[in-house]
Amino acid sequence: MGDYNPQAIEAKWQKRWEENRVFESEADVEEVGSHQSTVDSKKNKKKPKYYVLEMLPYPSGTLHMGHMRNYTIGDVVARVKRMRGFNVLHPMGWDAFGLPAENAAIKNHTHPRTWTNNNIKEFQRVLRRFGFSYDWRREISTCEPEYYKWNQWFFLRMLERGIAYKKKSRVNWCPKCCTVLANEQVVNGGYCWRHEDTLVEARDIEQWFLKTTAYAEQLLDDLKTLEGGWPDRVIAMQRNWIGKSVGAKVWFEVEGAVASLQSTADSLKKRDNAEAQSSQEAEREKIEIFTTRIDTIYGASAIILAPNHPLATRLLAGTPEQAKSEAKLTLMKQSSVKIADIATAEKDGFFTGRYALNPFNGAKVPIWVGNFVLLEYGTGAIMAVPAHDERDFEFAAKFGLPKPVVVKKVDSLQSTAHSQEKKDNAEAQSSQSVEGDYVSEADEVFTEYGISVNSGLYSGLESAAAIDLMAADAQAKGFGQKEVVFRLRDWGISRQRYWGTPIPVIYCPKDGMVPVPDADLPVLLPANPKLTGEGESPLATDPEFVNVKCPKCGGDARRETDTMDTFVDSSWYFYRYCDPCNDKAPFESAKVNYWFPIDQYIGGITHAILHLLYSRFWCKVMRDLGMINHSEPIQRLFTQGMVQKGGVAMSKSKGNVVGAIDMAEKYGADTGRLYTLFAAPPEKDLEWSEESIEGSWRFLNRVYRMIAKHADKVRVDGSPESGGEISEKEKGLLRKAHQTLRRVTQDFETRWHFNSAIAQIMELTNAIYAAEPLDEGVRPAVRREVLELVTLMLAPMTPHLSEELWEMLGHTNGLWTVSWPAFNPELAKEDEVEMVVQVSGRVRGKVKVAAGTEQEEVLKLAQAEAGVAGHIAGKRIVKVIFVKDKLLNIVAA
RNA sequence: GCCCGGGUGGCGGAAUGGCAGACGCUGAGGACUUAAAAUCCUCCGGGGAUUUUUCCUCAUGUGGGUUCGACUCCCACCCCGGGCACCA
Repeated sequence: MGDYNPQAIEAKWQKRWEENRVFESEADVEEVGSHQSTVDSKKNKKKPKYYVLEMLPYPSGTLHMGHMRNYTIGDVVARVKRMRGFNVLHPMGWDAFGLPAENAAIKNHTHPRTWTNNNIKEFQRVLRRFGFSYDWRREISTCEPEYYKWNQWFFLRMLERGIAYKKKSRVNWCPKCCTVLANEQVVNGGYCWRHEDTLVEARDIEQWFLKTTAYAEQLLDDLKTLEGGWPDRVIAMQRNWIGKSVGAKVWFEVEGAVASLQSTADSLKKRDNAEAQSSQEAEREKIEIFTTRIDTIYGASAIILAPNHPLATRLLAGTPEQAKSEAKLTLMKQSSVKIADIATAEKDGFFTGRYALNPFNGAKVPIWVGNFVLLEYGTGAIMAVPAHDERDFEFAAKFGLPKPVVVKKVDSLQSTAHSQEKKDNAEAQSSQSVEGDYVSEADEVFTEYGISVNSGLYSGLESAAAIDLMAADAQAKGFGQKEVVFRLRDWGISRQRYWGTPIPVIYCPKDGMVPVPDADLPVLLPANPKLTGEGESPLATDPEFVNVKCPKCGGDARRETDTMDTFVDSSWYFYRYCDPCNDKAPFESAKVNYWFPIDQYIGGITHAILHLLYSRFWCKVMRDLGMINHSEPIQRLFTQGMVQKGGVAMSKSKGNVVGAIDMAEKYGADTGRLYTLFAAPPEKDLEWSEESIEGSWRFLNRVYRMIAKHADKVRVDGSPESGGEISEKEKGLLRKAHQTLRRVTQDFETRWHFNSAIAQIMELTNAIYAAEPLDEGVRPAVRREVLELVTLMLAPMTPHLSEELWEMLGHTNGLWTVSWPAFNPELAKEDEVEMVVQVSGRVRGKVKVAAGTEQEEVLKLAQAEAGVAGHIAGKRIVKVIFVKDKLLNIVAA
């Protein structure tokens, strides 16, 4: 017998798997013979389907053990499911468009396509070296026209429905990427997700958006259906990101009836409607505010506008301090260019010189401009209620605004009925129906719900009830309405770079914006652009690309020169795996409806919002297009921990990567796979340790030696099946083996505790070693059964080694034809058990009894135990707790 | 500030209300060997008593609680990691 030689074994079996097309999924729809696509070659034998997927990689840099951990987890799941009789779809592809390719190409004077395709080749080589069970026929690469054509097709469908639209807006610009970023790509309060040391700048640029906000409510609601299948924290992060606030809009009239000349601003449209309802008065300027606490409106001591609110400039006109105010406003607008600064800046603001009228009580409220009010959120204007909002409190404190109290803590009302507070507001507390002539000044902020006070008719109401009633009243009287506001913004997808999907739109001087007709898709990326990495879109410098005839009138026109965010590519790629060669449509619905939703998706937590939110959005759009029959693409999500070295995640820039290929060359793929599964539970971060890898390597050698030693004598094709009585030694081995099988099955199927599954198998291996010499008292058939169980249980994790061992045991069929072994509860049963004896909950002894022994018998034995007897001597037995085969607890006093 | 995780030996980690520390790593000792590597075996949380054996006791971030019994459930707090954050 030779030594364990992973290099030889792994190459041998990878070749066999490929020859036998072991990992190709079976047909996805009923065989009708009409499907030409090459992926339908195998017959579906009515197995249940299982779609397991790891997030597709961006092919750049080195493929390191961090990637490998991700793919190993997915591969174990895929292999277990195949052994359990599922028709498994387990594909792989490349997220091949993107900025790093373009930057690398500029640096190395090559083409992004060359750079990308070389990386893909290398990635393929490494993944194949690890023996992952992918259906390579379905491989996709998002930078190929066959793929990105459908990005364009989807874009056109969204354009038709108004989901894709273009607008000029303030966007995030990364000076290093030289392109616009989506809100989701701005991290750590204002930094670029690619350049974490680079502040994002605000720029006003015209760009394309996808209306994710149209699905805000659904994206939020459907999170409920993901509970249990997705990690709580991912759901929480998405919920947070969508940020739903239920509240109300209220219109405050501006005192002095400033004529509104034009009402172009979006926020003023609703006002017109409302005014139409009660149109006795002349046109009055009104300010629309949003609040979640309409119940505090009697405590409003100012209206504060965002500096760039459209009304701000207009209101300043004609005020005594106009010139001075305008200067301040200009200054304030400039100072908020950097998004990161907004969050940390000190509160600043100024009084405009004008007043608004509180529609609830007619109170005159000064109108201010404040730097902390965001135009993008709500209506860009707020009412300041200093007593009940921390920011307003701070602002009021700085500028000397009053802080009237309008909500009282529930407790304080009840408890102060008797206590004598020495403040001058004693009457206020003694009654719940205080009227508005009394105002107390807050000395600290109270933001919780309570009981309304000093709020006219609404005094005495609980906050929740007050909010409902006041919003309803505002609506009825025409100066407000209930309103739901989301934090989520539309997804800006325009990128001023080359290596992405061209946006299929043409601008004609006569016909305006004209979509590229479907028949003209794909709009191909020009082959040899000038790439500088600076300034404008590279596509704009290519006259052949830019100059085009208008599809409508045939006249001269220009193409859109921006490309799409690469997150578009990854938003629907997993659908394409179901029908990768389709040239008539992105996919055939029947195929997708067979495989979807994805049963198990596995990837890093980094994509908790970006990719996973966009994918959910895309799914809902496709559903509304009638292409698919489900609303959520991913049923279960697993976020694996990172592989770290020296406490930080492996990355090229940190210089701490352990290359996957190096690992495979030194120890073999199976050891690498086993180690990443054994070293930590899959959801936790894993600290790379060279010493621990040695342990996994030793274990596989130990298994190999153990089976090699016995294989010849127990081969399935050679050994005689001896009859006769089963020996105690045999019983013990079979018992341990089946107990292990029970737990390993459970760990694989329900808990994903691969580390403890491996520990169990190690224990079994140790037990077999301890039973040596096996030739004595263990018949070949029993020996074989135990050794086969070890082989089969390891198979999903160390597939090459297991195939080799399986063959050594005399099998010629290949493990891929073998089902997961059946657990035999009879064999796992213990004859004799060691029971713990406790006295008052503390362990005082142990007794060995036959399994199933009843309480009375155990109690008798326990009382005879020296340790136990000592602790119950002279005491009365109050109670006896008995758990069969496990424990006896004598409660003595 | 809000929302998620997490806190167990020298280390990675086990333990689905029932013997805390499985399994592995490191370390120590032994066997084999001329020697080394490999392999195999034994020991390895703290304190105390007894010193061949065993027993007692403390211990799962801290403090309470529920329970015959708590790493596990409940309450409060501390610390670490992550996400969001003038979002009205």
